[in-house]
Parts: sequence; C-alpha cells; structure tokens
Amino acid sequence: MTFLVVDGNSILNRAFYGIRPLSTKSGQPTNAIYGFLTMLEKIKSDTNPDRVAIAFDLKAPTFRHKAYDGYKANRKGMPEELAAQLDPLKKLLTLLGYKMVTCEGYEADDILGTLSLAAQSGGNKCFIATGDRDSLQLVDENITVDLATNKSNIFYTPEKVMEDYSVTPAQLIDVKAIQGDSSDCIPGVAGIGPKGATELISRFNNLDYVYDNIDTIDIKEGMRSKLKASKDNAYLSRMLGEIKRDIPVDTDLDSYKVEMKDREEAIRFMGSLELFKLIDQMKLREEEPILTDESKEKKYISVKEIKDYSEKELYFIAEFEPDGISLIISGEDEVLILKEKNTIDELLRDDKVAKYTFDSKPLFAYADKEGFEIKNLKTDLLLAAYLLQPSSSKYGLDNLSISYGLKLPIVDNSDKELYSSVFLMPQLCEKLLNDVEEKEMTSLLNDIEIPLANVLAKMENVGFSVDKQGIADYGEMLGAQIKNLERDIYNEVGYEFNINSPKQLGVALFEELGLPAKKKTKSGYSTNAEVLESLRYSYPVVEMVLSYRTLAKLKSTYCDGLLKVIGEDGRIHSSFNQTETRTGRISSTEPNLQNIPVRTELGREMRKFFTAAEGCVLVDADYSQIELRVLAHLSGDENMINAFKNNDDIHAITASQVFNMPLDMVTSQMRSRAKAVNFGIVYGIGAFSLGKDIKVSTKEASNYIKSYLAHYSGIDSYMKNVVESAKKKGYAVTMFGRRRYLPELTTDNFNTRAFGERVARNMPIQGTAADIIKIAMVNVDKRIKAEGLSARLILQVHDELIVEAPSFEALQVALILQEEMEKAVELKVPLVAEASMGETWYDAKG
DNA sequence: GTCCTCACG
DNA sequence: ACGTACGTGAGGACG
Repeated sequence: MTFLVVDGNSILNRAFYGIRPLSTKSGQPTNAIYGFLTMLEKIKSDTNPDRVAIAFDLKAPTFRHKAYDGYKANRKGMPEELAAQLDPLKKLLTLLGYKMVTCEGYEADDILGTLSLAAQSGGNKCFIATGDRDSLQLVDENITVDLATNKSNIFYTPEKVMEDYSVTPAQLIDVKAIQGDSSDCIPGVAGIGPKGATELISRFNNLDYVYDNIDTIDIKEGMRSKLKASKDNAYLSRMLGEIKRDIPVDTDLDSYKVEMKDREEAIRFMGSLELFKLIDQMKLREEEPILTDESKEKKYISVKEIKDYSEKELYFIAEFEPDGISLIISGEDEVLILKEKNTIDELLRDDKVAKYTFDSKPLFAYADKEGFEIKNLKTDLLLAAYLLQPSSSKYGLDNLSISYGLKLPIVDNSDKELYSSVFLMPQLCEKLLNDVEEKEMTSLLNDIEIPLANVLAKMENVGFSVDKQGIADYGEMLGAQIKNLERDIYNEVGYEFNINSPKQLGVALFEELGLPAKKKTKSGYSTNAEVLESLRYSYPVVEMVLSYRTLAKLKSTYCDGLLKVIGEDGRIHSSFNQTETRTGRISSTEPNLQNIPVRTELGREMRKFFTAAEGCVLVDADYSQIELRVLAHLSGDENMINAFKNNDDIHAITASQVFNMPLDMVTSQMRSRAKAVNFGIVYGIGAFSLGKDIKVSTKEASNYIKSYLAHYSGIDSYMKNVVESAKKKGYAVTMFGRRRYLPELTTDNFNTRAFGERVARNMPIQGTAADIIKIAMVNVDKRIKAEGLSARLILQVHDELIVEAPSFEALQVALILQEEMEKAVELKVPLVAEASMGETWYDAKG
C-alpha cells in the first residue's frame, strides 16, 4: 500500500506565494485554496496513494521555537489573505473526504515523522509532500519526500539526498545541529555554516563522534574552538531539529482512506468560492451524482427531439446557431429539443403559454428581428441570479443549480451538460423566485430588469450608424502625426525604442535622459499621465510623449478599434451587458460605446463620425447631476434639497458653503474645487485623494471635507448610517431594493474594510441612479411605441440616452425623452433632464 | 494571462 | 502604520 502524508501548512504557503492573488468577486481570497488543491492533485497523480493524511499545525502563526535573537521574522504571523483561506480550505478538504491530522503541542513535521514511521513499520511505501526541506531527514528506502512547489515536484530518495547534501538523510539532523537555521530559530554552532557542517558530518559521521573525540580529530584549531564553545547549543539544536516520530496521532492507516461523502455539497462549496475551473479539473462532475434515499429527484434523463409542444408552461433556454433557433425544454421525464421555427415562433407569441427562461435578451433580439413580440414571459433566471448575487462573475445554469442544492441528473444519450440543468429549471425557478421575493426584489426583476432586457436587445439590433470613411481618414491623419512625434521623441532620447512600452519609456526618460522619477510601479518606473503631467512644462520630450499617448490611444482604441466592428449595414452593434456591474449599471462591449472620448476637443471629434441615418436626427438627453440629486433625496439633507429645489448651481452653492463666502464672491477655482468635493462625497471620499485631485495639501482637503459635512449635516449623518446599516445587513441597497453584498465590511484588514465602507456609501447612489435611468429607458421605449413613432433608442451612457428618430419625429421624441427621464421616479428634489439634437453625436450632445 | 495605461460616467 | 475615491472596457507590451 502507498501512503501519502501532506504537510498542509507548508503546501498552503507554497500555494499562496506561488499563485497570483485570486478572489471571489465578493473579496474572499482563494489563490491559496486553488493552489493547494491543484498541487494536491498533481502530487496524487505522481504518487498514486491508497491513503492520504493531511497534517496541519494547530496554531496559525508559526513560532517554531522561542527565538534567541528576537522574533522579527514571524512577527506578523500569516498574512491576512492567507489566514482567511485556512478555514475554507479545511472545510473543502473535509468535504472532499480527506482526513486531517493535528496534534496539540506538536508541529506538522512531527506528524509527518510519526505517520511516515507508522506506514513504514507496516511494510508500506510512504510519500511525504511538503514545501520545505526540514523533512528530508525522514527519507529512507521506503519514505520519499516530494518537495513540492506549484511549478515542480522533486522526489528525494536517499540517493538524491546524498547527491544534493553529501550526507545521508539521518545525518542531516546533525548537519543542521551545527549549521543552525535562523528561520527556525535553531542556533547551531556559531561561526560554522553549511559547508563546514557538512564536511564535519560527512567525515566523522555524527555529532557524538565529533564531540567525543573533539580533542583528537583532525580539524583546524579555529573550528575546534568554535565547536567547543557552542557544544550546548549544538546539542540543543539537534534536539530542536530532530523530528519526533512517536507523537500521539491516529496511526491506523485505514482511517486515512479518502472518501467523499457528499459530492454535490463539495461542488456547491467550491462553486461558492468561484473555483469553477477546479471543479472541472478535478472531474468532480463526471461521475454519477450520489442521491439520498429520500430524494425523489431523477438520476437519469434522456433527450428527445420533438415537433410540437402543447403544454401551457414552458421552461426552456434558446440556442442560436447559424442555421436558426432551437429550444431546449424541460419535459416531464426528459429534455425536449424543438427545432421547428414556426412552432417556436407560435409558442413565443402565444399569450397562453407561460414562459420561463434563462437569458432572455437574445430571445428578445430574435423576436425583434422576426417582427413579433414575446408574450407572457414570466421570468429570466439569469437576471434573477444577477439580482441575488451581483458580484458573481459567472452565471451558468449549471452553477446555479448546484449552488441552490439541486442534484444534476445524468443525461444518458448526450454529452451536453447544459441539458441536465435545463431539466431542473422548474425547481430552480421556484427556488430563485422565492429568494427574489424574500429579498423584496420582485418588482426590480419584473418591472425593471426583464423589460429592460427587451429594450437592450432592440438597441443592439438597431446599432449606431457611423461614418466609416470619416473614421478611416481621421485615423490616417492621426497616424501621420504619430509618426512625426515618434521621430521627434527618438531625436530627443537619442535612440529608437517602443514608446508604447511603459518599461522602455521609463528607461528612456528616467535613465537615459535622467528626468526625476516620481513613482514606481511593481515592474519599474511609473509613466502614467499624472507623473508626466508634473514634468511636462520642464521637459519638451514629456510634452511630446503625452501627445503621443493621446494620439496613439485615439488611433488604436477608437479609429482602428471601431473600424473592426462596423457591421455590413454600416452600423455598430455594441453588446449591452446587464449582469456585469456590481452596482446595477449596464456595461457595453465590442465595442464599448460608453467611453467614446468627449473631454478633450481632439477626442470629441470622434463623435462627429457617429451619425443619424439618412432622414433622421439624433436626440440626446442627459440627466443633470443625477447622482447628487439622488444623494440629496437619500440623505434628506435640507440644505442640498433646497439648493436643487431652487434650481441653483449646486457646485457654486457648495463652494459658498465650504468656503464660507457669499455666492457672488465664489471664484471659478472655488467652484471647481467644490465640484471635486461633491464628486468625492459620492465616491466615499478621502482627504488624501481629494487633495491629490485638486492639488491641495491633504490637510487643506480635509478641511474642505469637514466644512462640507458641517454644512450638509444631513449628508454627514446619512453617510454614517448607510455604512452602519450595510455592516448590520451585510449589503448595501438602492432605493429600489437592489443589493450589493459587502463581506469586505467584516474583515480585519484595514484597507479592505475601508474599501467596503466607501462602496457602502457609493453603491446606493450610483445604483439608484442606474435604477432610475433603467426605468426611464423602459418607459421611453413604451412611449415611443404607444405614440406610433419609428424612433428607436440606440444608446445609454449611464446618465444619457440617445434616440435615433426620423427628423419629423425629433421634437416629439425630445419631449418624450425629457418627460420620461424626469418622471421616472419622484424624489424629494426635481429630477432634471435636458435634450438636444443634431445630425451627429457631436452636435446632439448639448 | 497579467500589467499598465487611459477612455467614459 | 499604511495606503489612499466609485463604476466600467480595451489595447499594447511582455513573459
């Protein structure tokens, strides 16, 4: 039999430092857990053990021995991020069926020693997997040490130990007794290091022989006196360094059989840690699920293709392939596949068929293209899952089933895993919708998110018309300027290099030209805009680099990037993702139309290429100060509410309050600083960053904030309450009940917790604003339809909506936009939206 | 695949 | 004592 003993703490350490930081979206670190299991799998496949024991130290921070020279090395114990992974790892190992061994008063090494000896005495082969070399003394004919890192595994047999250390494994104890080991606080013989120690032991065999014959052996006098001086330390060190092999742990090897009791629970737990890749790597899902006796769930299902479907309830997902649509439907005892287009269309528009699906947007897009409407869509599980867990990064139907404790049946005549989770959709729906109801998000789901999916689908279909030639020409123009700048920069620096490489640029500026470096990043000098900005007026080359950066960004991201995604219809069809952000905003990809330049004139030019179709105009409306208005509402601060009721210039009013000045004495600089404070408040504010932003000292910035909160005392108390409440509830919440869970608030790590607190202050504001514009979008879409217009919403940019409308509808549409945006919700302050129009986005933006 | 940088609200 | 404002997506360099 082969026995494997794992040095848990040591492998965990290797994993933690060897794998880049990973964490769930909610902030639970997982890299060490991931690394540990990957390494364990690798070790197992290399050693093929029949039994496995995993040894752990009992105490988290490891003070091996009382230090004789202070204990600075381990003073802080384990880093927070590692400590936070210990309990989840142990739980997971237990779920996976491993037996863990700990022993009060002893260390993991002693457990390795005892178990390996027990295995050997029983005539077995034993592997010890560890990350540090202390255990090498245990190696013998039947005990092999696997020195494991996340990259390599080195197997130490007696021969390999001899090869590397020139002594036998047992002699390593004596070598260490002489040389000492500062990391383990083993003193050794002062003045003799690894070389001397190894030579002594390989020549004289052991420590006893050396000291028994200390006056007669043939060594240098200096060494003799060092040895004599440290004799006590040497023997103490040997005692400390020798691993114990008879400590009281369970040596019944059969108790270390690996038996997974509840596979689904293990998968579910791994799912909650978002270790999806690991679930696959460990092939946890391939085998038959274990069903409990009382379970009425089906073990096996089959897949059947059908021509017709006549039930009144349809639980399904839609798949879109080049050859058309197909529905995968949850049947009574099987999964049904429906491919008949006419049948499908009939079902989708039949008001008498209640429909439950996962990911409705493509379905809405399909119906839009086919020119009909989907009727009686009861729910979208993807959107429900998002509301329940907005911080997750992956919402597969299968992961969802698992995390809701459903056991996936085996599909016997298909390899598609998806089918088994489709089969469970009715159960899953019930569980999810109950959950949504309990958390008071039913209206958010049914009245906002699901109708919005339809609106977004249509926006994607319509797309945004662009002037392809215009973009290409603009790109060429930029290209020529970039070439000139390149040449000038090379001239200044004296050689050619890649200006796009921050690394090479750092060397050129801060080494070759000797400019003062301000900041460093992990991999070299920081060359970001903030650093360059501070040098631009003193060094012409910096100015050139800044221009180069601007132009290169414009060309690569916006000209080249956009040209690649123009459709055959001459329009850009971005994708709007509804389940991506943690605050409830939507995001835009391929391309991202929410970050088209506007802040500088040169960039803003890009918007001239975003046009209305022939005979149409763009109507663009944006909210004025929506986040501050939301803040005024949520906080109930009278001062701010009044400012908005009076339709005052909020930043100027803030300036007059913060700087204690009459309004007509407020300078533009004061206004712009007050504006930054307003932004800072919304983001969760810190004096340091505010100071950096407006280029005043941290102290001064801190005074601004104090003054702000004194004048807006309602905001002060609101901000305190909102953090308090998030701590109590575990989540931040918007006006419409959208949640964001904040496990960060309960951690001990100061920075993590401070982050959580800022998010707790920001999310209700950003999220409520997101809710509001979503409502407006749904209502605008409805109004346009109700009034029989052919105008179409084509883009949303967080506080801005763009509609493409036939010219003759433009005025009507502008009114609709403004009206629907302003009355989307009633707040304690007016909600103001302003519309304007033009042939291009450049002209339409007010 | 990750880092750095930078575009937007 | 320590790092430093919220939310996104994309491109280029580099290992």
